[in-house]
Amino acid sequence: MQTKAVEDYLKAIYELQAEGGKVSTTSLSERLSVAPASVTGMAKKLAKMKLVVHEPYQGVELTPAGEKIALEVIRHHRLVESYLAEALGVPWDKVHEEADQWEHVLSEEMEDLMDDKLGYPTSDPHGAPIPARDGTMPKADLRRLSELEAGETAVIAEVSDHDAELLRYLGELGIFPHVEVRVISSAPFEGPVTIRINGDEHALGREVAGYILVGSLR
Amino acid sequence: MQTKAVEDYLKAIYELQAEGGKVSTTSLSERLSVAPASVTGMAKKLAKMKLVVHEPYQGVELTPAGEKIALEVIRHHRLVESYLAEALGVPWDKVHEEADQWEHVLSEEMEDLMDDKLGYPTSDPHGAPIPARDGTMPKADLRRLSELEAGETAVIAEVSDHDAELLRYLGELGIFPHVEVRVISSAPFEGPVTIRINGDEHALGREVAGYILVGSLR
DNA sequence: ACCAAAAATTAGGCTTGCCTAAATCTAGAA
DNA sequence: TTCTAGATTTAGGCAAGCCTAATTTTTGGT
Ligand SMILES: [Mn+2]
Ligand SMILES: [Mn+2]
Ligand SMILES: [Mn+2]
Ligand SMILES: [Mn+2]
Repeated sequence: MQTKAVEDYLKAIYELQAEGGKVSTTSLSERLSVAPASVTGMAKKLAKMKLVVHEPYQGVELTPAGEKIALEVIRHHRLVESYLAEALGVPWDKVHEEADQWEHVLSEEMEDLMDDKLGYPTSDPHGAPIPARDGTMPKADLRRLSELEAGETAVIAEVSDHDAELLRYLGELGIFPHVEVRVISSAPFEGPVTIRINGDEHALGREVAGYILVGSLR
Repeated sequence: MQTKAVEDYLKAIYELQAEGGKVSTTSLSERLSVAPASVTGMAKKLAKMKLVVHEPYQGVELTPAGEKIALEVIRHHRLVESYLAEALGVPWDKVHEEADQWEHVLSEEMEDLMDDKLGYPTSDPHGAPIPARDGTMPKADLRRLSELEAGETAVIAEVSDHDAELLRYLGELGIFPHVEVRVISSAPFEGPVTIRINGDEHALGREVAGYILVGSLR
């Protein structure tokens, strides 16, 4: 059994890797709110444990063993988020913080019981895919809402859960997974994206729109 | 926010205190599976934090502040046990181990949600009282089953949850809180206690009978 | 009252993870 | 190609908790 710190590092490395290749010391340092020197220390330790490959000055990359653990932690996290939302009615902007703690103490038995109770969900309340029990991660083909052209219609697939306040705001606008959106206009020079959702129009900042992933209709 | 270790020590001190006055270094050392020297170290630390009074060579005693924290942890533990049993169908011999981990990560919000969902229970699956939100611990007047005379009838109130195997055994016999028992005979010289429960008779070792607390009928 | 065994504390160390400050490496601009 | 700013690592430390071995205190039996 790994420590909470090891699990958090592996999870962060997995997520950063998914957002683009090699993972730098700085990016991990920021993600985990820890000094860069601390990251170097842990990188060496994880390398010795064969959970990452650490090329000094060049970043880290998960080994298959490291990825396996990362996916287990992420599965715990997202199942817990789903369970809290579904069974206890916790609003979607509060589940992440709680799951960040529970993910480390959830036993495999409780994991299975929650999974059963929920009917084997494949995505969490923010639309993020839940890794399967065998460690398979469903991979969807999604675009950022910020990249759509005016006139395009799509379905919200996933919303970044890193910022609770943002989730609360988007929730008020009715921006949830499975909801249909139409881009009315997309201003140039990194300007706002105007969307129509549930019959209402809203203008979103370009950055915010980038946190929303969408899939094709149907 | 206290560390997990501090919470575990305070909880253990509370429980040992409830079983009889001053708490020795050795008793804590055994309860927590930690070397006596480690207990002394923590005792000094807790004393500095004003959570216990530590009289060197004489043991420790909770201060009101320490007791408050202990009761919060115990409330978390017992609510989680109740929730797991009720909502996820976890058998009573498995809930304790899980709750021992969850108790440290449960937020006050989740505590309240579970409490609501359960309908404000006053005792856990083993019959142990759940401290109220205000820190009040219901105190019942109970006797050990091992102390009853032949011919007496009583109601099971509480079963020690320290040994999962024992719980499984007692469960098979139908020994649960709220069930009626009658003592058929109580052998002398620390001999077995024979009881009738649900129409069946069973002989229990004296020590086992001591782990079962009973209350008066009605 | 004494003395030995048991209980508790002190002394010294170890691991995990974190930090700051100093050194070193890398990469992009000139 | 050089140089410097930024990224990274190294060096040295600290706090929490745990351990074993040595020492001190308490206590119960004689
Ligand atoms: Mn975490
Ligand atoms: Mn999520
Ligand atoms: Mn615990
Ligand atoms: Mn219990």
